[in-house]
Amino acid sequence: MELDKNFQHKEAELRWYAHWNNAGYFKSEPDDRPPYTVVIPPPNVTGVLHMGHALNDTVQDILIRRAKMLGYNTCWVPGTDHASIATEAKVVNMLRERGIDKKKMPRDEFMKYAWEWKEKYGGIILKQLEKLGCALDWDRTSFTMDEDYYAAVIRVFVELYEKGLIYRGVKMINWDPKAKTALSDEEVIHRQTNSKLYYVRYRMDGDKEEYITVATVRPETILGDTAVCVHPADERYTHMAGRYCFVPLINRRIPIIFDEYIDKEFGTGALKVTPAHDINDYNLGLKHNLPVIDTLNDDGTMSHAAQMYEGEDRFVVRKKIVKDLEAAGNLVKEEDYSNQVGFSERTDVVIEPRLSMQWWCNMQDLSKPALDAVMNDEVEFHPAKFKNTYRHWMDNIKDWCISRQLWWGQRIPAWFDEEGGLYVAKTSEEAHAQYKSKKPALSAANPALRQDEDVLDTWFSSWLWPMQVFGWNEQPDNKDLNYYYPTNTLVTAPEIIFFWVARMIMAGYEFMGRKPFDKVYFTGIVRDKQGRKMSKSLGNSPDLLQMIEDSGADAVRFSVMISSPAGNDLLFDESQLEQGKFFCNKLWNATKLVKGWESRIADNVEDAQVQFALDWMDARLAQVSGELTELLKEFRLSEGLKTVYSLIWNDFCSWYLEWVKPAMDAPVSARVYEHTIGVYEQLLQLLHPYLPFITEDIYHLLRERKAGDDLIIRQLPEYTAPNATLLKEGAMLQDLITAVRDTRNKNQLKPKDTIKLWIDTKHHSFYEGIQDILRRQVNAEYIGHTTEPRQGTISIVVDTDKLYIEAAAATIDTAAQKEEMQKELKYLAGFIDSLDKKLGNEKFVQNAKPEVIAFERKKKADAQAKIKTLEESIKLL
RNA sequence: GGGAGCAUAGCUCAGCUGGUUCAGAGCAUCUGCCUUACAAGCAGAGGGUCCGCGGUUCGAACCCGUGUGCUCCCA
Repeated sequence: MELDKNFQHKEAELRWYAHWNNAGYFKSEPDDRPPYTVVIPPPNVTGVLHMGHALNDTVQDILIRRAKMLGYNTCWVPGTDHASIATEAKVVNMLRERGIDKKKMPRDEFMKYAWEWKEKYGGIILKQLEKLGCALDWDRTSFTMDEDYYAAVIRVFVELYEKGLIYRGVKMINWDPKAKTALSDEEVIHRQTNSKLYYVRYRMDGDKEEYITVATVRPETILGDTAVCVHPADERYTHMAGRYCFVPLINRRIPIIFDEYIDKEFGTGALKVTPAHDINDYNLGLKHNLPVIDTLNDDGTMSHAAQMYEGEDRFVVRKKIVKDLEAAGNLVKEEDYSNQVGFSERTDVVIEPRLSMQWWCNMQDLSKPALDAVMNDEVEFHPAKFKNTYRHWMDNIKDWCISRQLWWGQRIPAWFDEEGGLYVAKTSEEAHAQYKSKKPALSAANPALRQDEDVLDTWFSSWLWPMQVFGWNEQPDNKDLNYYYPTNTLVTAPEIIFFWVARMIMAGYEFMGRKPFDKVYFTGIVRDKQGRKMSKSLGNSPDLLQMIEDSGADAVRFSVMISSPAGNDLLFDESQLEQGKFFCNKLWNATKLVKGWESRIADNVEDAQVQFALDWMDARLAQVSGELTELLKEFRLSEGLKTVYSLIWNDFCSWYLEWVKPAMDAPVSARVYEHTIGVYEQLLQLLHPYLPFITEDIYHLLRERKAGDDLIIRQLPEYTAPNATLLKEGAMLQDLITAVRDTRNKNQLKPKDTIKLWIDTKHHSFYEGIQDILRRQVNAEYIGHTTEPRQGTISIVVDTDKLYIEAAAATIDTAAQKEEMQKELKYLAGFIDSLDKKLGNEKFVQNAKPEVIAFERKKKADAQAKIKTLEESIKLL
């Protein structure tokens, strides 16, 4: 069979993904094998696959595929989350484009459109995971708004409410004026921002003209001021005790109050207090009993209460009010100022702190077992450094604002009667029943209840993910949940450690009584060459699907894995993609070479001279396989890939294949051929979790396979411990070859120029075994042994053996040889000096481990032997 | 303001519990090769004050302190 010149990734990817899927290899049902379970961090339905997913999902796929080969019943659950804010924004946009206004639409109708949107676009990202090769159990695909999932969220809300952990209350919240909803603290991103600090004077109430000056970055909030506060020990202001001043422009009379909270050094030491629009001011207001004047509407425009600029946007007003203050003579000065400003994670608009009635979840009790579990490694974090971050957040945990002023999401199961009485229940019927029994008279007269309009935070549903994808709500004691839960490994980005990881652990202990997963593997963040985080807004994320199309999924997987140690950020560089492509090409060419021998298999081929190569390759395979196992256990996936890469490229292709390669058109023995195919299969198997497509493809090219003999499910063999002598001899052979080739190069020998080689050694049996390989690898027409120096040759020393190279085409430069050997001698002398110093040090001999001392002694003996050999050689030059 | 992390070859990074001839990989550079799979390749080579300073130790890229520079998280 003639192979293509190159690996055809597009065709192979489609073919093999369909094959695996149709064969049912991705499916999992509980059985006698141990389970290995991973739940995907559900991507946002509105999203498309980007580099972050490529990294995250490749890691999960590697874990899953490796576990399959180790005999586990693997289950990787796919799904998406409904992303309240983002999806609602998409749907509102879609409606606007159709000329429809959401505000004029009843809730039910909006939801119909929202589902329509979800059905149409919500699955795109999952289809894209197929392109990456992800071995997901598609039959288990879940969505956080599925009917059963919805019910689970409602149940959790009701249960927590009944336990007293969920409550309703007015607090300062983060308001997103674009999405027009409250956000949790985690959804606010603080950024250093260049602002202006305005100094504004307020006229004191009194007969003589007197002012107090405050500094503010948000002058538009002046209209909501209800006090000016100074430090009680600030002598500049002590005379103002008990007095009042006037808010500029609107002349509201407000008190001067005193509080030690004030930083005397900041600005003028006088703080304007706006309880409606700043959390610290709000707390001051509570303490000093100040009125609250809300000067903003929900869309970020000024409210009627502001008395001025009603209906105008807050940032427009900021500019206007500065002018107006200036015109009124109240603006003292303005200066540049850099401060932290909160932005909405989803809409990127500036957050307004705002007093608002919301639903809250008390996290104090929930966090306790979740914190302990991580601190005592019942849930392992990889890398462990994230335990600190986790603990810090958990120690300072605040109540979670879980209500959102949106429609797309789980509607809060709370109903109100006319008097404002509250009924929380799983269903409207139950709520009405409560109402009837609690207030029989009122309910008879006025049976209707009004349900809360708001929905729950998306994370309030996704924190149930590891349990609900296995049907926790319908039947907590079901077969799937019992088998797959707790899941094995959660793979995620450190940025959502609070949003999601922490809350999942809390939910696991609260509702299942058990952790949701054994281990959490935090990947790094994918950055561009300049170190910037890849993001849609920066537009610096390469088009992943285009990359897969152009370079192949395997090359893409290679590129994201080759330099992404756990928890360290990954600077994505095109050169890594190239490395992946080149590697695939290398694999393909090795296949072509080996397959080319198939038609040349013959009986009676003398193959004893390459026996060493076969044995050595087996030993290397066993050795590296062991290393890989250790690396993968510790999640050192990147190191693991490097290790396999080097085994295949260097050991297998550069050494082994060259050692066993038959001469042009010469036959090959069946034994060598079979052995080579067998080794190649095992190499492909080690590599398969990383590069699934090309490995499966080549696996099937190497031999005719029976149905069901696929690499993806092939079980890893047990490797016996490698033979240490063989490994050492292999390294020695490589040293010999490299040394002779180097000498050839330095003496300007062309590859085609042959040489004669004499060896002065004590290790005759070793040379006997490798002589033929050595001869071919250095293009020697003759190899012989000698105990005498050979005249007219180039002499080199490898280990403690002397080699004499005779080459007709070479111009022999004895001086250069001498110089090189002397350089080596000098180095060795220094080396021995340092060893002597060590060995002569009593403390070293007393303290160091015996094997370390023995090793140092051996190093010295080896060096001495080599010096002796070198000295002899120099003498003869 | 509180916390975490990073600094190793021109670039991107490995280097696990301190002890091999340990300073390593890929890319880039240089030399020679269109050699019977692979020029997306082969055979070689060069390249480093392991950020500075101090300490612990028989021994430090690795542990401790400190300085400098950068990144991230939280308030």
